[in-house]
Amino acid sequence: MLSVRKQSRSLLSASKASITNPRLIVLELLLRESRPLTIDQILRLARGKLAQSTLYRVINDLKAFDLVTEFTTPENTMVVELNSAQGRHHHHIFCRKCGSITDIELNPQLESSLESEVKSIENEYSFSIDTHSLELFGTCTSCS
Amino acid sequence: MLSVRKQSRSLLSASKASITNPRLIVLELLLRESRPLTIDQILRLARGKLAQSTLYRVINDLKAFDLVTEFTTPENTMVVELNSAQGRHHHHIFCRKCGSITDIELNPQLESSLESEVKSIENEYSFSIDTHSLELFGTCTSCS
DNA sequence: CCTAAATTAAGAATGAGTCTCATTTCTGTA
DNA sequence: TACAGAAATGAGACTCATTCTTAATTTAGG
Repeated sequence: MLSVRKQSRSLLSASKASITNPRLIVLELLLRESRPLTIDQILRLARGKLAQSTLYRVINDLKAFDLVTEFTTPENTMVVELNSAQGRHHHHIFCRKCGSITDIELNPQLESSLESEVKSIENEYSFSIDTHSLELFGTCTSCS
Repeated sequence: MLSVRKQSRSLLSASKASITNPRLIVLELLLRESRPLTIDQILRLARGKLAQSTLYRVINDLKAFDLVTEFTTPENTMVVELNSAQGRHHHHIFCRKCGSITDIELNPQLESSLESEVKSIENEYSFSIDTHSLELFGTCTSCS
């Protein structure tokens, strides 16, 4: 198995992006943790090796290279998630108490009826729709 | 047909809430426009008759009385929507260009399979889920 | 290893939303 | 209708996440 460091390097070079330490740090953390991370979590995990303003910029760069996706929690803080090669379409559950975020996949049948419904909504409401996202809110076991 | 002013008054008194001008202004706007409104839209429509800080507080009050629901756009600005008496469970489409928000209802069959999927996700992921929201993103006709 | 171009770090600036508190408006009672 | 106490308001100070600016550092190609 490739080290996370090497994986991170190849992700960047595959995107023709220059290879810099802050970018590697962020990618390595996301690879190592393999879950969506908030700004705070990344800063804490990076233990001061990363300036906050740099982190925000790096996230935007990585988004532009299509290496990560950004979204926001119900409490409006930014979350970053790696676009892994096998990254399938998925959705999120947010724990209202501890703020943890969990990826979920819908059963494929439901996902495809959802997609055809989206198509018919495009017609009915004259909208051209490019993404949809289903968010679930609740409480995780450790919090309840 | 009741005037929006009278409707607003009875909404407040039915909630045993005191009847004040800022609350009436917000309810009347929501009734008149009958669509979700952002903070900015409300302030603009109120033409300076409403202090910004008051608006935020009034929204929280109306939420507590269960008269409105609050959510946020993809750009993270607050949106308020009236909980009309016949207010059914619904979802939203956001126009990426002009920021307009449109209510949509899923076909009931899909909505109920969605709900049973949510139940099975509760088990699979050991989460207790209290709400779900489906958001669609795209471009409305007038913007494309 | 050198140099131009890209990137970074630190802190200043921005802006949505919250808070404070002196003033105003409500509401129930007389 | 008038009054007193309670509740709500408005203006601006404040917070805090995110963005911007700029000088200094790092990267990448030759």
